[in-house]
Amino acid sequence: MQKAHHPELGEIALTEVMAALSDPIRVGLVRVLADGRERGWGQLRAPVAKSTLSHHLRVLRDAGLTRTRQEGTRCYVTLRGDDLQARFPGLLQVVLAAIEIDDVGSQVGLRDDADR
Amino acid sequence: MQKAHHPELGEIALTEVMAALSDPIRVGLVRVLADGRERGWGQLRAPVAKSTLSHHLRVLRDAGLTRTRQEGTRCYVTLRGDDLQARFPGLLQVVLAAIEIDDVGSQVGLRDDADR
DNA sequence: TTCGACGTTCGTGAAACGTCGAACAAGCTA
DNA sequence: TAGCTTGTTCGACGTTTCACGAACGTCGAA
Repeated sequence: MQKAHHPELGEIALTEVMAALSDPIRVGLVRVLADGRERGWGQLRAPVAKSTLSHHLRVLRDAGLTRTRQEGTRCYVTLRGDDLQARFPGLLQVVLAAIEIDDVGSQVGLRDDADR
Repeated sequence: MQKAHHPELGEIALTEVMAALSDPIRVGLVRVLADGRERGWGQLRAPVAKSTLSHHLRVLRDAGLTRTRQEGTRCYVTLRGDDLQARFPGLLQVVLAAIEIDDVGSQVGLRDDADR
């Protein structure tokens, strides 16, 4: 496949981050990744077609919220927690707390083999 | 004019708040209102037509970010700082800080008579 | 080499968004 | 009353977003 452009730290734009977090599916993905562990594409369970999931993961990546790593034909995704913290201090934590308060994105989860 | 529906505290949805903050003009409006003071419609200066400004103010209101008060034929708008704090603790402060860091919405300002 | 699994990209359509100007409604002011 | 000001609503337009299935490219396994 190819490039998978990730924005630099300084290129992360607030409005794009907000836009990325304005969709329940994407919020759910962030929620699942909140523990900081890297997850394989296949572990993610969301009520959309795989092309749509790919789209959402791209939006998150383009906004700078996640980092995608490729290994063979598989993809692994992580939250860019440290980068986010460096760019917009406190934002991620507060948003994660708000996600729990509002219970958004609960439709997204992990496959049963939630181990590693 | 009419109703101007404001959501209750518990009705404020995270994804809508995020969506409201995904546009530079609206972020600029929030920035201008960040000091907590009530502002008259006429004090706001933004590079869009008045119908567009009206639209943006409605989005902010519908998302629960601002409160609009009518007095005669004029409108006054305030940030719902306390409500936001009660619903999603810390969110507003962190977002306001992020707005400054990214310098979003600087195209929005106040008329020269910034007094009161 | 053939096959299957994996994820991206493409093509498409429906819906939502941002923008504008024009028309409208409601309240002041002359 | 007539006119002005203020802000909302409406319709139109083009862009973007979200969703899907299908096709494609890449890799590991048989």
